Amino acid sequence: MYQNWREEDLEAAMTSSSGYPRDSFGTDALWDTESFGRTPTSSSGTPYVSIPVQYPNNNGLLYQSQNAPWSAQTNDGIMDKDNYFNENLENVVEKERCNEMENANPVVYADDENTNLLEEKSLFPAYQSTSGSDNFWYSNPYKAWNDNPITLKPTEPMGNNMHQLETLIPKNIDTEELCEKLTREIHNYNICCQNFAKKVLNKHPRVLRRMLKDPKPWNELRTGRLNYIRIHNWLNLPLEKRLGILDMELMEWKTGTSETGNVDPLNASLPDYDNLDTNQLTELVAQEMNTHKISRGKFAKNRQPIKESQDANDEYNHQPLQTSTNIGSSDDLVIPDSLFDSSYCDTNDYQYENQLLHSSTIRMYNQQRNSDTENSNDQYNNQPHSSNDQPIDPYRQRSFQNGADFNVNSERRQSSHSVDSVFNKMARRRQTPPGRRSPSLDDVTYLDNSYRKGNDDESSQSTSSSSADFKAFKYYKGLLAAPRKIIDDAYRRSSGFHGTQSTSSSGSQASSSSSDSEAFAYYEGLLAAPLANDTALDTKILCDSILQEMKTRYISQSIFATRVANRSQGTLSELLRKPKPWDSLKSGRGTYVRFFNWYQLPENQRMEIVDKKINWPVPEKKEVAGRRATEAATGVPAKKKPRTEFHPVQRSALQTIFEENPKPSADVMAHIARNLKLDIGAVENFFQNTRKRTNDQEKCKRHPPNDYQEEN
DNA sequence: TAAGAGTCAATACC
DNA sequence: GGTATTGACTCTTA
Repeated sequence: MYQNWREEDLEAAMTSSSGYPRDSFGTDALWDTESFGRTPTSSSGTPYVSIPVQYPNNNGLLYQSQNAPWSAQTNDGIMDKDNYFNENLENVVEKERCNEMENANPVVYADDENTNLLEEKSLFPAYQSTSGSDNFWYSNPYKAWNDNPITLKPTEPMGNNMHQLETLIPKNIDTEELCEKLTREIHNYNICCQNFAKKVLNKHPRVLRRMLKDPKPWNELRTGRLNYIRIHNWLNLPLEKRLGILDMELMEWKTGTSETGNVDPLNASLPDYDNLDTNQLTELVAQEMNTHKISRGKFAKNRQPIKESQDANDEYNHQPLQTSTNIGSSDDLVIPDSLFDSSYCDTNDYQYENQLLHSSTIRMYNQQRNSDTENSNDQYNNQPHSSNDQPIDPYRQRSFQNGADFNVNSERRQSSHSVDSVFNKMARRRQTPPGRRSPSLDDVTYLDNSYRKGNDDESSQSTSSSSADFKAFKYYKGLLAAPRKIIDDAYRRSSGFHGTQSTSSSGSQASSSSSDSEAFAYYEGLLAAPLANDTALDTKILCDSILQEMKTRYISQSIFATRVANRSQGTLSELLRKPKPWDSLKSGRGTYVRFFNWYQLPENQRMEIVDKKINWPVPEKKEVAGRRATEAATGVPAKKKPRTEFHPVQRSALQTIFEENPKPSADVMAHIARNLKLDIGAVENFFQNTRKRTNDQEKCKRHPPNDYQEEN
């Protein structure tokens, strides 16, 4: 519906007595450079300017477009000069005049570089005030665009794990404390320095050793902050993510045997499911395999159920923020393995590394964190930690594809006791009556807080990964090892959800149950959790990662918008594709925090939130106070104004005017509305929206570089 | 009070 | 059917 636009109006608007296509206000003046700077009351005799738009000066250099009438938008696009003259003028004199105009005014647009150039050449600023308060350039807020040249650095390729560690940008880091913390972590958990340097920093181990030995104060760092940021973010990630980045896994999950012999949850009895509906179960398993692209061969040949179960989900659980075609793999890292051959290190490096690492040793978990595993029978739980003991090692190098790393199997077997405790504990949890906390929202909240805020508690720092992390990780891994329906029911019972009806996968629920409501509240709590102070998100990387994840997992914008973002699909589209830098966001940060929180969740939770088959309760819409008030006052539902659809000519005219004056006065807008036969409100909206969107576009380009220059 | 920021939601587009 | 665009609207801020 074109508002008040008739064919005859269009015709009149497009034709003028002077031969130029008429501007959209029914005048010729817009095209007449000689009228620049004159007001409608000018008595100079030159063509009357019906729209009091003023121009900076007569050099016309900045805004070539208004000097070239053939550049006007037509229904078919932009008209070129020859066509213009052929179709409309056939006027040699005018053609000559226009050619002169063009030659005199080379195509130079108002970008930063060229503005400087222009200023030098013309000896006065292109947006210099001429005279009078009605010169909009005098107060043009958009001139700031020209005042602050923007140099955009090319974005770092995003195909590796590093970006997961660069999404959060802390304002300040105590580098000394950070390095101490990392040293403890490396030492206690026997992390391979080379591996860490490669996977977390993408650097030679020498760089890491230098940092750990002699950390530079944050404020003195100019080019090396990124390394500290990566370490900081890595330390604050949940254990699961840390493992994924290092391409390591909890040793317990790989162990095939144990002294107690009950480490296989797939073979463990499930008391609550003595009478399993095998048909339904088979259907569910098939569905799950299909959803997660688990091959039948892999599923059938599962001789190491836990390992396979985990592997099947590795692509989710260990995925980097930015994914390449090889999702979750670290093989796409920039530095080839050959560069990290130990022979590459000099002797001193090697010795120093040996002080930090005991790389060939797999140690047993006997630290205090195990005291909360509720297994008082675990003979290893409370053993003192001496240099000869083997502390628990949640970080164990995952087997490489080339088959290396298999010479430690015997040591793995020794380490299996904590596995027993894990599964014993889990088995007990499955039998825990509702209301028993295992693990509850508190656990996960604590987990969240733990990795968001960092752990200031010294005792916890010694191991970095909090007991909540560890428990949660074990729990989630346990969930991944069992069929979905069983998981869901067990999960809901154990975590305090009172409903008994599974909501997932069956797809048969037409309406949301009370357990859905509780689950929804649970997830809402996770998604809405605020970030710690002094942390910033790299919204660009985050959004790219989310988009990649959505594409990979076939998550539609609609479902993501409703479930995760709590926004409309259109808003989500714009937020993801045109993210504004963190610093320029105000109340809009919350939506990005939700993205981040979702991305940080374990895969099964992440996917459950966006599972179409689950009928989550629809979140309450934001109340529209104004309309509500109107409705209350009048008793009649307030009607939203029908959407105006501008005719191309109207839009073209509005855009042209906007380029000249993004912020016209109310009088000018009324004038424009009259001439374009538009509603004044529509014109106001146009300028408001266009200003905002132009501004947003500029902000979008100004993402601060997150790729601090590398040290080496 | 005007402008900015954030958003909804209709609709164009693919 | 999913995504992008954009006019209209509300709330916040200066």
